Amino acid sequence: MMDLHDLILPILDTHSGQAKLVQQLFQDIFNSSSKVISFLELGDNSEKQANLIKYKRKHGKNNMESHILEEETKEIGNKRRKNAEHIGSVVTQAPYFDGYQWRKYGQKWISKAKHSRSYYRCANSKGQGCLATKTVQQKETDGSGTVRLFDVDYYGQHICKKDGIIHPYVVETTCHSVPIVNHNQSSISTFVNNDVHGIQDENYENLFMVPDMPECLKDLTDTEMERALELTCMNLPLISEDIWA
DNA sequence: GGTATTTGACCATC
DNA sequence: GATGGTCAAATACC
Repeated sequence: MMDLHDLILPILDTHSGQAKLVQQLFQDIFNSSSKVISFLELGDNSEKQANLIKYKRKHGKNNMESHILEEETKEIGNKRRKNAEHIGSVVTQAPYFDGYQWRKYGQKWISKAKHSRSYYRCANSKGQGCLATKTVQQKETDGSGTVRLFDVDYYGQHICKKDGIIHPYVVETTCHSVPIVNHNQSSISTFVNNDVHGIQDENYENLFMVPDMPECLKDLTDTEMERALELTCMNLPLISEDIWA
């Protein structure tokens, strides 16, 4: 914005009303941006601060430190999960293909949810002691039923050795501390060679089928599909790259 | 027979 | 007591 400001202002007549208007608009933009940035950096602590002020008035300054400690302890105590921190959430069409191998260790029907929630831990949990887990739950659709979306929550950092994480069909993400790699930047051969075990739940059939996949590809066997993808990697014009979008 | 998944039980938290 | 996360025996698959 500063660069744009420096480019535009010299062009205008400094004594004209237009220049003053542009100057004012830039000032407004700068002010708004500063507010947004500081809000994002500090978070909205207004409620917490208001509670602390109330407590200070009621109990005096000397008891403030113990009160703050108590409040922080409460927040930590709210964590229901025993082991790991929440790493991030992803909404995706392919919840099982994220570049890691997972082993299912539980499934539950969650109250008020149409679909069950599945619990996975990293397949390297035994071999390498990796404590990463994730939960997968199908989102409730709008009724059209054309695209199935899944909420995937990740807990705990991977400490096992593995190539970069890939999220090929991510629709939206929140609070990610792990980088999301644009699937266009990852090779399709990586896509094929990731040995993600199959899912037995009937709800997950056709999980890796792209909604608008060309008819000519839908009847291919796994081996034929893999061959087709290999040919694509060799730059043969069999499959257009954009079908994976 | 080895490995992965399913599922009821158990436990922690609310 | 309800809910959600994990465990572990039973089962299925290769």
